[in-house]
Amino acid sequence: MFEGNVLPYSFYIDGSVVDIAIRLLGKVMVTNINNRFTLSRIVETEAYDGEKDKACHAYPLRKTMRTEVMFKDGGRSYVYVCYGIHHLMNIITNAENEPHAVLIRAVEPIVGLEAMEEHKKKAGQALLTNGPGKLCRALGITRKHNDVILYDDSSPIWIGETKENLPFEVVQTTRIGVGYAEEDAFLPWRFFIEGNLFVSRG
DNA sequence: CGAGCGATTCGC
DNA sequence: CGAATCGCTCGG
Repeated sequence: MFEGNVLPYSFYIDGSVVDIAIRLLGKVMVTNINNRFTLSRIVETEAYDGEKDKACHAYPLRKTMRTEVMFKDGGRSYVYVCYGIHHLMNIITNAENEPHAVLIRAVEPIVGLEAMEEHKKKAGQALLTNGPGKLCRALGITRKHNDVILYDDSSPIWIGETKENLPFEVVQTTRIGVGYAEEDAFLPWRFFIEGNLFVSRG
């Protein structure tokens, strides 16, 4: 289907959640949902740290029904509903009982744009995936896809890397929509590919 | 139980 | 700039 391979379990375990958020840029997300195949490039991420980051749902190591998946070991999805309307997709990182996550804020469609439009029920061209809620809608990701294993290419969602890796510069800024996090709202934990047209407006 | 609040998006 | 809209958390 495409030249590339699934990222191994260790990709999600080694290094800090901030490191992994940066390394996820340029990787590809593959979905096979509702019999629709999509392939897209991750172009924008944010890191969340449940131990020391007030913006994280699991801060301070707060384990609830919703955050339970974050306490499992890395390489899984964490999907939750925001504002009662939008689904947001995260990638859990690091070891068990280290509730860290990377929010996928934007992707660049490569394969399956028609499927994305069908999922979204609205032909919006290039603006289908330039936001965390919009990309979940476009790919068909919902709460049902919480705790999906991402290092298995038979999963409905998995992450891989392609052979040809185009070079890019990483831009680092503060995160979007976390004003409630007091001083942690200023942590520079948002990353995106410089100049990419699919980055969210933020 | 129920009040309060969003890791957003879209339209006016 | 404000509404939409409901799952989740926490307090009573």
